[in-house]
Amino acid sequence: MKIYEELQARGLVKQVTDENEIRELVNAGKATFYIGFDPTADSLHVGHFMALCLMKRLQMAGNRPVVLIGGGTGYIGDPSGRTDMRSMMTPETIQHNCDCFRKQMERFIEFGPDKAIMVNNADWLLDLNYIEMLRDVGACFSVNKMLAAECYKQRMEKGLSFLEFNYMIMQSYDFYHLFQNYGCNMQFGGDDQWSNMLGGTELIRKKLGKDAYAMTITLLLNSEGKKMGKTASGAVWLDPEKTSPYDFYQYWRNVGDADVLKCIRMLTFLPLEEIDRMDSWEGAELNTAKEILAYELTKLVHGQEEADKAQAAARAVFSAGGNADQIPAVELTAEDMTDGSIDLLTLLVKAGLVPSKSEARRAVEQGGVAIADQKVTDIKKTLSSDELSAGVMVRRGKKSIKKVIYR
RNA sequence: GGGAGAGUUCCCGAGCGGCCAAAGGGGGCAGACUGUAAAUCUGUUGUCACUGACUUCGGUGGUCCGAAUCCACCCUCUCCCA
Repeated sequence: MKIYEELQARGLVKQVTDENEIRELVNAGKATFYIGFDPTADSLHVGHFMALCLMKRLQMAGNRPVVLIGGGTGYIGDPSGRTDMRSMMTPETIQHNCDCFRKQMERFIEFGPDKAIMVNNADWLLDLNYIEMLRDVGACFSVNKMLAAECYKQRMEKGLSFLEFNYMIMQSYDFYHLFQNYGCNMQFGGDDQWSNMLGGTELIRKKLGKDAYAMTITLLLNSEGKKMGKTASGAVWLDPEKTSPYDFYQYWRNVGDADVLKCIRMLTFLPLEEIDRMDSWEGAELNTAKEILAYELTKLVHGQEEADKAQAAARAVFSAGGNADQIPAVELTAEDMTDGSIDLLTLLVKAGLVPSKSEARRAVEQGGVAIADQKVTDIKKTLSSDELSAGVMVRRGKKSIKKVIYR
């Protein structure tokens, strides 16, 4: 099976400008393609992960990836799919974020001569001259047409600033620039980028009379139609400092039944035949699929060792016989103790199991806290440093557990 | 530039000068049921020294015994006219 067919089989292909041309180009390994990343945070998150996987797959098939960091467009902010205006970032923040992105990407994609390259659109966008730009590029865009684009339509209700309105033009210009300077003939992106991407292919056609292609990948939505990779406390990050490998593992371990296979198909590198076999799994059997999904993704992002640890910890928490050593530990010192002991509520807060003492109180009152598998209902309970010196398992709810040790 | 209106807790959205830590919904958390799923039911959802105190209703001042609620100014946003 060739790469294009594989992408289709994995359900990644959403929209294409010219299916036959793209199939031929990609399957022959002749594409130089780019994907843009907006440096809006200092770490990539799960949403970016799909794009990284796609790049890797295409690179393995002989195509050449161009990672475009939106250092320049970051000054503007993409209005697509947003209902509010993105806050503007300082040049320092943008630069910092770009650096962080690069570090994380190097784990996935091979950079180097004839391999992948990374470019920053600040390098060409920031020097543009307004009048020249209007003459050169502005003439090629029809406002009527732009306003008809889906991504702007929503914003027409709420208000769209001229600044944001220009995002499509910037992105189109990027493609045009990459086409000319790097021979970049394809652009990939999320489904929400479609109109911006078309802007680029049209600009190239109008300016140069040549064809360039664009393809969008299906955004990973859960069965409720929400973007995946978001939790109540924010995005699921690839940076282990921001989302621990264990939490990362747990995120995937807990996806809904309806979404497991889709995720495995779209995100892992498991052979399709293997995935097809899982297709027939039902009910509790899907639990195994979730474990596979969580393990595979954790391995991809954090490496085998971390994946093993996360899995061992998860098994220890949820089923007997796992390796309890891998459960995240919290160390307390003499400073945390009062008269050689610590009260339960403070302990829960210090262990990071609850954000405040009020919540700690509630959790205990509602029977959600257990120490060493014994449910605790007394909010006045204290634990002495002796009791804690050997390490005690403190559980809050079903899914949060920490080992607390006094040192 | 002229006119009208809006800003409430994680989100949406009620809110009579005291009975407002603020209805209702969503979301979150906990419990029951389960498969670390979904659905359902129950409880809970500002903080702390938790039968009490403290800090919240865009911002700053003011009126009042008392302000989310009234007044002034400011900021932000939306709508109509230009």
